[in-house]
Amino acid sequence: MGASKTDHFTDEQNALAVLAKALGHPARVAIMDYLLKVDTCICGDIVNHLPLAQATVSQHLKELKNAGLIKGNIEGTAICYCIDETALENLQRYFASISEALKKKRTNCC
Amino acid sequence: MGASKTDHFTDEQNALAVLAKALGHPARVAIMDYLLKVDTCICGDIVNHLPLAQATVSQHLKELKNAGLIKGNIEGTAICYCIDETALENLQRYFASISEALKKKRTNCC
DNA sequence: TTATTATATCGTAATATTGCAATATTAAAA
DNA sequence: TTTTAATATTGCAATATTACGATATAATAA
Repeated sequence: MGASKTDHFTDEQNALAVLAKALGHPARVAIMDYLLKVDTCICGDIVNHLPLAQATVSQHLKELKNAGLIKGNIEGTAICYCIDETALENLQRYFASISEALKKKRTNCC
Repeated sequence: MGASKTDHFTDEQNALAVLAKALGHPARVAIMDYLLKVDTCICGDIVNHLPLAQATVSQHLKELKNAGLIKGNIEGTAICYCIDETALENLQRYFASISEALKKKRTNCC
């Protein structure tokens, strides 16, 4: 087959996988970095900023949006994309809690 | 084509994408969760714990290892896998710094 | 209305991922 | 040495991702 059986995992596991997968491509990480750096969350500039065709960037933006990492607002002809803070807070909390758990552990068998 | 042009992005962006991609599958998130929960980082238990064939789990473990998220030690016939704390600290730092940056921003145009 | 501009979608080719059965490997146990 | 147990690798089918040119859409400008 080759399809992943998402129904065998917990909602939390699936949710994290969705976010991580969306960040699992350097172009999408670059888009996030760019949105974070730019003051006005300008839009089509992203295309000029990346070494990819407009169609490809649009596709990456769509995936980030589907994953909930960014949101977009229509502004005339342009569209204003920016980071969805909720998703990033979730990621931050997840890794913070893992780091906490690791510090408490110290089983250190490897 | 379809190949990603990793050379067009920064080392940091590529490094994060590698880690995120490895976590971009619920089975691999479940493996991480399991390794975190279990005291002794026992090994083939992972196979019993997941709804996937042994070969598939082995493949997922390989990917987590290649990404640097886990390490493995040979222990007789078995292999002891456990979380690589360095990678998780990097992830934690990355998302913590993004959250910080977002708090300072408050441009809130979307 | 007719450009023009910004973005999205479609179609398609190349490649990567996922999953598993079968088989190989490797180390301890008999 | 032979068996057994644990894990890895191979081969392969199904599916997903990535990328881009071409085209569609939608809103402003002329």
